[in-house]
Amino acid sequence: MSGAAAVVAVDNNRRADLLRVAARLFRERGFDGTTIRDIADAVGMRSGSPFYHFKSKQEILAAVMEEGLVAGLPTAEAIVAGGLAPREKFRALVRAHLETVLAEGHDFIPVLLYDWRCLTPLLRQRVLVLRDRYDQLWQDLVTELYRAGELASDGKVARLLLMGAINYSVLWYREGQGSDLDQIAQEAVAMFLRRAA
Amino acid sequence: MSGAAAVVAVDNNRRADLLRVAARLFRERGFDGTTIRDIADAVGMRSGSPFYHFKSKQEILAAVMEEGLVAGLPTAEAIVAGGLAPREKFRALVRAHLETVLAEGHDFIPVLLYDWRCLTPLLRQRVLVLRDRYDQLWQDLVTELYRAGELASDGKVARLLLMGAINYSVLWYREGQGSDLDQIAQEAVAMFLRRAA
DNA sequence: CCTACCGATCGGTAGG
DNA sequence: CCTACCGATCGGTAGG
Repeated sequence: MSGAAAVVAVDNNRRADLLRVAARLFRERGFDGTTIRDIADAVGMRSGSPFYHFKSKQEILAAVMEEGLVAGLPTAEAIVAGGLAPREKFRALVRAHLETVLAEGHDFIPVLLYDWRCLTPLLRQRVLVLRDRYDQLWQDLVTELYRAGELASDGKVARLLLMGAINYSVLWYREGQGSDLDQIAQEAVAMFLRRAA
Repeated sequence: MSGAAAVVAVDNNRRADLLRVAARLFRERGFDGTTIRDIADAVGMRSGSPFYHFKSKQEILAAVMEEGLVAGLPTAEAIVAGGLAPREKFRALVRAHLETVLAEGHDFIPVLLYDWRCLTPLLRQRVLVLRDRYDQLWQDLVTELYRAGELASDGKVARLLLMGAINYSVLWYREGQGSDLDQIAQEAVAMFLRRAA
């Protein structure tokens, strides 16, 4: 292994460390409630050092959001493009999404959902490129469900109501208390889909 | 009118001004993204003066939330206790709730929803007394809908999924763009309720 | 990535 | 409710 490759690997690890820790802190305390010093402390750096990896605190926020989208998109795309029946496809997407927003260490998308307003318009536009792809996946599935007679509505509001029901879980779900992810997905399917005649 | 009564009225007005402005700013920028100076400026006070009306910034946050709950509870209670059929009761509660979180100047409950984590545990406990009453109303209606065959699920998760679908609108609804409140309420009824056989 | 630091801003207070 | 202020903290930077 070359020395240069080792250095790059270390750099990537430190950057990844910062993103993971920042995601957790942003989720717990919010973007404005988290300081650069909190983040630096949590990875064992001095307070000025995160700026060696990121130009600004805002850039960390945008990178956290993009990291979450890049990690979540392939799974979601595979489910929607797959050959499952609409009902099973919905269950799988809901289940995968719950994992994305509720599982231990999965703090990236919750930050996107609830600190979106903290992004400057320019960075918002950048993250939107990926976010739009994620939303489009859901929109496509909503249409498929509607055509299959499984959903009462088509359109954007239908998608937003569904995603809201799922995303809101970030504010109430606590691991080990009450329903687990499978049960919540099951219940969403039962509540929102009608059995196709 | 006595002088004392006039002074009290003025005091109440200034306090109410602070709450209304704080609610709007907290909603737009978040609790941690809003400064006491922002709030004071917006009502034409100096930066130290809000502390004549409230002990701390946290107390303003708690008061904003309680104000929203006190304003919203009577309407919601009347709907749930009223004699409408379950389906119409649901439509009316959803419609009223949309008004509570989306109408111009109705910034109090959105702050409760999305800055809950900014409250200290002690104040959280205080606000929870009123919040629990609001949640219980929804829970009662969920049970009524389930028994009437209008809803596929009963229980807490069912309630949270429904409230999530509605509450999430705070993050996407823009007045004058897309569906209006009546249309959104209509669509929620169509999507979540099954026509009782 | 650390040291050492800066200018700006923050929540809150004493005294009137 | 204003004046005048405080100690603490903030995001960010220069130089190494």
